[in-house]
Amino acid sequence: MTETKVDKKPGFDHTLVDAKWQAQWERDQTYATPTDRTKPKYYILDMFPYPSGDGLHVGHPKGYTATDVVARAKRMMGFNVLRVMGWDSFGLPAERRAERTGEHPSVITERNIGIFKKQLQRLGLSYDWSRELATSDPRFYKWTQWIFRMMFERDLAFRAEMPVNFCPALGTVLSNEEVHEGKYVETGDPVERRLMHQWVLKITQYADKLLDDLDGLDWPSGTMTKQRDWIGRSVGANVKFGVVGSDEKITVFTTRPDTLFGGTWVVLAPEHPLVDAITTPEQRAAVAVYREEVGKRSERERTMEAADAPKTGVPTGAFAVNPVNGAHIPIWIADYVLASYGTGAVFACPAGDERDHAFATKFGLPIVEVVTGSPDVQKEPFTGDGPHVNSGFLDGLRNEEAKTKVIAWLAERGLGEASIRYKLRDWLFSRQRYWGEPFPLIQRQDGSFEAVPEGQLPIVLPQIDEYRPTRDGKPPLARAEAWLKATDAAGQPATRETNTMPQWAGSCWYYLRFLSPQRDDVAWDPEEEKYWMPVDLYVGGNEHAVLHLLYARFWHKVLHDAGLVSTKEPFPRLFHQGMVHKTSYRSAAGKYFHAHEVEQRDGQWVVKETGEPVETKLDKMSKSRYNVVNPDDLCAEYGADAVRLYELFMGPLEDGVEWDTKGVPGTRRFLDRVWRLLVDPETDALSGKVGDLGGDNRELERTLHAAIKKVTAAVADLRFNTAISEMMVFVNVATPAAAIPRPWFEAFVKILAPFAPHVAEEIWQRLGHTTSITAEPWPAFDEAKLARDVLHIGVQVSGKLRAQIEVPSDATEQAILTAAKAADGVQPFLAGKAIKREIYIKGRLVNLVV
RNA sequence: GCGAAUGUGGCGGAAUUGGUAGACGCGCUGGAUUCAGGUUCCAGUGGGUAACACCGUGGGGGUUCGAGUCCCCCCAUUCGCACCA
Repeated sequence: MTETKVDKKPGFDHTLVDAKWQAQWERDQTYATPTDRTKPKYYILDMFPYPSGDGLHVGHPKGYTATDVVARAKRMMGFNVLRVMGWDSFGLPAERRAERTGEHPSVITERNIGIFKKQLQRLGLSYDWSRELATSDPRFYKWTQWIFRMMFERDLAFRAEMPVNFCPALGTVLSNEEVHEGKYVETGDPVERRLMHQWVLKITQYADKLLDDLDGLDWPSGTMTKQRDWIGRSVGANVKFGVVGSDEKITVFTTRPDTLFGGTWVVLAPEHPLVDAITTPEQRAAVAVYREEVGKRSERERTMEAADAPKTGVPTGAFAVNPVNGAHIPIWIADYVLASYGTGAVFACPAGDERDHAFATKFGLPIVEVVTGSPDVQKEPFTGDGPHVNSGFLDGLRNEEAKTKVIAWLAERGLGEASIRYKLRDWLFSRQRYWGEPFPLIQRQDGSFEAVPEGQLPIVLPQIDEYRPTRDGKPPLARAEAWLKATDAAGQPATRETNTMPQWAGSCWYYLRFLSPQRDDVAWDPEEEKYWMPVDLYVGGNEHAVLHLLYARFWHKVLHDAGLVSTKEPFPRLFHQGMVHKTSYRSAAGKYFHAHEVEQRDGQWVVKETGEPVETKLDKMSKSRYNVVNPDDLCAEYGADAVRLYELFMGPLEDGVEWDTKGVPGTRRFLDRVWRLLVDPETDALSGKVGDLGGDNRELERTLHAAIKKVTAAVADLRFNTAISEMMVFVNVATPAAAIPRPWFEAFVKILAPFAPHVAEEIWQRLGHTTSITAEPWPAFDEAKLARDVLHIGVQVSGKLRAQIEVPSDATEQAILTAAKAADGVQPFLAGKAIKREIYIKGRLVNLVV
């Protein structure tokens, strides 16, 4: 913006005020973390960002501003606040840029961090920057390696050859959590299954704790549900089916052992190891054809088709023996049974399972009702609870009793036992990338691995000339020939592990490093951990509902078992801020356009220059979509405080919104109105309106206390939009007032300060104070001051509003009813009718029923 | 297909949880200040009407003196999950 400043200033000069106070806070170390231990603590944490080359857009500060308001208010409320920021700075984008430009990823990362940090500081966020950290800093990842080493020593990390998700475009494997519908969730690149040697963390060992400990958390319920579903605990039984004419046994896993009497066939996954052994000669050809068909279709295709796909399968020709009734039932193979879950084999009870029912219908297999409750199990399966029938010793029992009884019955005979299964798989923890933490491991000559001694940490990333995998498919670190050479504990030559850790590693524990970021002798100080942990409020996007939040909980529980942290859970309270969207404009060819390049003609959006139609979509903000709004520009034009206020004023914090820059002048106007209550814009001197007079303005006092109450509650509940409204109401009442008592105005400035710290400091100073408003105690509200002198009562006749009356707040019910009946708008509707009922809702309305 | 959430003026959103729908802001209209634009201030702003009436919280039913709020049935949008036995 080059336009000249208007001569008459309507309010304060944000350029001067923002710079002045940001400099002063830095000089005074206003936001340094307190070291005394006399006050209660409050650890408030933002999910730290990956410092991308795009820089910050207005979506980022939404959550950061919210936590900043809470942090500032909590300081004023007498808490020691830990408020910190860091960088999740290992990751793919920097590495890919390095591949293109040859620049080292650390250089790229450092530059991006500089940009991000400057942008955050421009907003006046009250971070203790002396605790800044970056996961790609050796001083940090030394301890990531240290924790991994501990996990390795505790047998929680192992190397295995297993089918893994391999992404050819990235040249690396990925975890289950990073793959959705056969694609990498970040980039959409296709992923395939490959058998590879990889490092795995035993997260499944913690499945129960990760599930059970969700119960005490104050988290969004949707996120807890996602974690529960991801862990996917199923309680059931393993049941052994004999094979007719063979010694082989087929073990199936089922959650419904009570329906065993309705089991009319058995299905093996096509990959099941017993298939070859049991298939009869007549069926061999058909089975071979089917298995080949299935093998051709990728995992992705198989999962994409999902539940409503038509069922396929072929019989093996062999028969199984149903253990509960000795019935001989056919054994099929079908791809709706997954080799990777349970035992890779199921028994089918079509009367009680939709998939089995669909299969039975398609292949004409028998359906036997075992649980009563459905009108016709031949047509519809019944999955609910009910008395059992056709079930021998289970007849008459309901589901749960039947399950217990049949499991006991099977166990007595060695035919089965209770079993619990999880959907959660162990965490594939190695990546074939350069820009990540090297594993603190060396491989001995015999192929086994040992951890490097603690004293040798960190294992620093070597410099290499190219960041791609080697020609023979080894990870990039294999290029560092000198670095590879190591010596094992026995003094023999050994080789360093060349995989690196996934990006999630650093974020699994960064919240602990913030406690003692300067210490190089420990990961964190145990005394600091005892004081500050757990994180009292954790705020970030819900895109991490499973990945980061599950991984971090897992590491935390491992650390807890190792006696290194004092709490079972790291984040007892979690809040997701909603995403900020912006319309994007894309042509049929896939090219994006800036908003100023398009216009609407006859209801159709087109490119101004060419008239080419474009598709509009409410989209994530990103540079590649040309829909980014930069907070720096807004701060320059309206000041940081107006931007902060608007971020929170847009709507509820948890909701997604479309960014609309037109709203920012509104919050700026509000701040100017606050400013003018104190300062005469003509002279820049105090206007004298704030002073000793005006104490008889009950309405002004009431709105002040209403605002204090609302803002105080907002800090607890993270509901800022209505709190800002309430402050606006105060200013709307104060503006026409002839005088404002100084204590009232000061209380107001204090509750405004967390939202608009720069202008609040400036006002505070002009009020004659010499210390920062950030150290002022939080004002209290008086419930008695919230009462109105005059009540406005709505008067309804038979439920329809007809009039409004004003009565003194101490009026009796009798007096109010009399006034209501006499009210102008009411009379015509009462004329000639008898009042059947009179309802009075205290202080709100009267309803006269005729 | 299953599950969850959401649906209120031209727009973002309020509504003390069954009690005066539309707080606050944006936008818009009119007026004052101003040479003018901008700024600021005042008034207005759900639809409708000259004014009433009347109609209004996605649609349709219901409970109630009274429903945005509770119940039932639809519709739409968004987000998850997707053969997990």
